[in-house]
Amino acid sequence: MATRTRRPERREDALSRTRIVAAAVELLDVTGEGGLTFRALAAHLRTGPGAIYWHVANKDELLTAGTDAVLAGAMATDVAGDTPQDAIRSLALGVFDAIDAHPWAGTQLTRTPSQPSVLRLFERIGQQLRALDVPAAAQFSSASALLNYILGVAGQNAALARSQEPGTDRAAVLEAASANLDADEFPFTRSVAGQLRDHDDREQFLAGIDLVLAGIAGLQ
Amino acid sequence: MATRTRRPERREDALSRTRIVAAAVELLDVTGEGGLTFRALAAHLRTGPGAIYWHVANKDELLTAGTDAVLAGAMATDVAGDTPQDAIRSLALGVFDAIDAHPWAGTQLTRTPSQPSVLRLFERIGQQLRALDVPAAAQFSSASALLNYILGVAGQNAALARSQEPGTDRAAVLEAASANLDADEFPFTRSVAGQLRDHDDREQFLAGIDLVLAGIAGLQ
DNA sequence: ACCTGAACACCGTTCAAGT
DNA sequence: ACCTGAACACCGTTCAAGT
Repeated sequence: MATRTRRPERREDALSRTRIVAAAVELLDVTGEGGLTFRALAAHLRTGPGAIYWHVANKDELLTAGTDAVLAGAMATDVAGDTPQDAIRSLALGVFDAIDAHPWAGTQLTRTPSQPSVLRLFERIGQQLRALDVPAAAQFSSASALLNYILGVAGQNAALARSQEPGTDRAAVLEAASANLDADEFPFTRSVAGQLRDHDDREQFLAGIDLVLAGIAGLQ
Repeated sequence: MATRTRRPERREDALSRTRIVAAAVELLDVTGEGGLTFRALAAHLRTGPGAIYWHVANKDELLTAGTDAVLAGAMATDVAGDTPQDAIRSLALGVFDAIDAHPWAGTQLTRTPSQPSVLRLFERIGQQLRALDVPAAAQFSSASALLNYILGVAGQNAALARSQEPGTDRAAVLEAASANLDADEFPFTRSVAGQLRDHDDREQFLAGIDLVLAGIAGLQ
């Protein structure tokens, strides 16, 4: 009879950091930011809350790891054949789409300083700016500007998702809200509200990226 | 004897929405985002937690009102004599400084959709873009881009403040962190980390605004 | 009308005890 | 080494009872 490995058989339902994080992401996606509690997560994993703490330090680590898992795809985007601008656009869109699918990750992205996914995004943006021959002295602030814009959108999308039932027509809600604004105090907002009807969040997001890229191009 | 007004004498320590919000701001400034609890606030106001609920619906309303109070100054900035670009710069700097002094407000700004201060900021930016003769079709996305950039910075500053003792040298901490990064995976971040030493957050923030403004100018 | 403070229904986290 | 689940120290919010 062949010798069996000494390592204990891995039961299907054995706990592990990976399984815990995956379950947390699932819970967050289904129940929203408020739905992730150690009790609910433990119930989902058919164990007690204490068991989770053997694999994960605390709730913040859970959220950080979940956000990282969700952004891994966007961060791995292959941009080898693209122009630097297109590479930045597709990185940014990858992040946008990931947040769109998992709005709670947008909150976490803007909440935790040096969230690993943010650092990796900054790095990837910076590499493209080098390829663009952005002057060395302007590389840092240019990468920061792009990053901050992306994080700002991520945060706003997360806030909007938090306040509305999934599947709500955001534009319609925003448009209705702006119709109630005082015309004297909010002339611009009201004048622009009509554009919400047939506006595409994703295109709008890209238009902002392009504005920053145009500014960067102007640096020579 | 002159008739006294029927309105009861306003005791110095009578509760009111204004006093509650002011106390909340004070508590947030001193103890940070985690320090605002209804019990602590009630103790500060020498009353019970229930009393606060007579004047304020819930914690979120308290945070929204506090953020609004803190940003009122920045929003009221007089920009009458400025060029549109300078007006946008000074509005943005006003927000930056307010968040710098009250980092918890940066979190709230990015957390609540249609936080009133955000709406007013969007409006004021938009009015300047009109003055700049930005094409009508581009006004909305241009104002959004500026707003999102500002909110992104606000969020990051709040996150950084949350993670550090007040008064910590942020640049030094970031620089130390980046020195620990793998050189092969983070060449850009490491190359740029040196600039952190003598970089000014405020200038860096403005550089980003200028990048977007340059992009907007390029729209014709 | 406004305030009081105990009570309710939760949290995140810890830890003795088990296997 | 890993899991269990009761217990601790909090929360936000409600509400009967007071003035």
